[in-house]
Amino acid sequence: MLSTMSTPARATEDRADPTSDTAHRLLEAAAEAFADRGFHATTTRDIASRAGLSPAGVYVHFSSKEELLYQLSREGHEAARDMLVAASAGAGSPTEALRAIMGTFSRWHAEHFRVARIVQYEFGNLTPEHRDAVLGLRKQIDAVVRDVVTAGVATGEFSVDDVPDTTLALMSMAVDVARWYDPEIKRTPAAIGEAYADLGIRLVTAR
Amino acid sequence: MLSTMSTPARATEDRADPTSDTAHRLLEAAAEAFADRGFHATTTRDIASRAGLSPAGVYVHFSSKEELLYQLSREGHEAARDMLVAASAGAGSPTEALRAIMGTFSRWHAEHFRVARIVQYEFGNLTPEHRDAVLGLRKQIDAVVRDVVTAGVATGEFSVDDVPDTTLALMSMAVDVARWYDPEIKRTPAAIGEAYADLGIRLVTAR
DNA sequence: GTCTATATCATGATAGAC
DNA sequence: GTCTATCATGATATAGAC
Repeated sequence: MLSTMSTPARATEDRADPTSDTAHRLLEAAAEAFADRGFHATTTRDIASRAGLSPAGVYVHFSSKEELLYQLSREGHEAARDMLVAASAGAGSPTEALRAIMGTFSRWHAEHFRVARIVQYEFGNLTPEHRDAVLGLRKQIDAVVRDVVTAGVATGEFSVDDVPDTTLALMSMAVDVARWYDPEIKRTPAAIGEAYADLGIRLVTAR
Repeated sequence: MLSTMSTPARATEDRADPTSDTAHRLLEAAAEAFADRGFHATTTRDIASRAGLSPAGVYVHFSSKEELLYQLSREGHEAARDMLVAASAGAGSPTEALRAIMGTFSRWHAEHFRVARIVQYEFGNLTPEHRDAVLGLRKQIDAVVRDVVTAGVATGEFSVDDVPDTTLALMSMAVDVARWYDPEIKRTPAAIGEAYADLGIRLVTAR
């Protein structure tokens, strides 16, 4: 988010870089590598070469391999949370909100399946401090969904046996998209989102 | 399954070992380590010491660390498949079958969450040959569930938008149990199984 | 079948020139 | 800020005694 602005603005370059340049390339390289092979199977040499740097070049921008993981995990969690908050806030009813949440969340897990895998499966490779920070974001994400389910039960739109358990099952469906999604398949992220919005409604509706 | 019988039967020992002895201890040690820390983060030294062996002792029983992973992954997939086949075969209707399948499958992912994590998340660390072998088992597992959903649609008990997509979502809920389950939590595997049997029925039932 | 000892190599990270 | 060179460590796997 905050650009370091260590280089002067380039009038001749019309493509703006979202974060300061090579650091951003390194994050993208690390995201690909971590998602494809896992944190521990990824070497700093691999990350460096994918970003076009020497092995030592990484450490100018990040103090460790775990620091790269943390940045990706934190940004990924924040993006997911912000999307869910927006989806929930823009809805006129719990039913609409749940459809928006499930559609958005599952679509995100398909479109950004690399970051999503890091978010979901590499949590345990963070340092204890970083784990704590991310845990706070996870609680926020859970709360957004749980509040919608609670609201729907209150209005009578939903009927569930247990709110926290149902919330977890809803998130499980969306989260698991990142495990099986493959960009080669025919289903588009948008279609997945629509299907999971329907499935989410079914889960909170007794026949 | 097949005991090597390299040691004579011990009349004084009343506890029978399912597989030949230390090999079994090594598999259990590897299962714990792989599930807790992941395949690549686990060292052969770690596995050996958990099994009470020296680092070299592993290689008498398994030719490589990946061989341990393959044994665990294959046995885990086979166990899951056999359970689903039995659950499906013992049911009198698609509704009963789906309840049995979802209850069994999600309960298994809780009770055996260590093996389940290896099954679900370490697939990519198998050699290409072993991946192919396991892929065959995965297709069998998918077919069991898909057939039940198809049968339920045929009898009119179920109403789904798309059979393969719904099958996948059903499995996602159960599979994801292995990700969040923690033996410390209050919910028992049996309670999880019951809850997910209900949720599975909701997914195939339109209001 | 298990051990001690070790070969061989890759890893994360650093030093210091440019 | 990037490089080349390298350190220190720890990895998988093997050799050979017992």
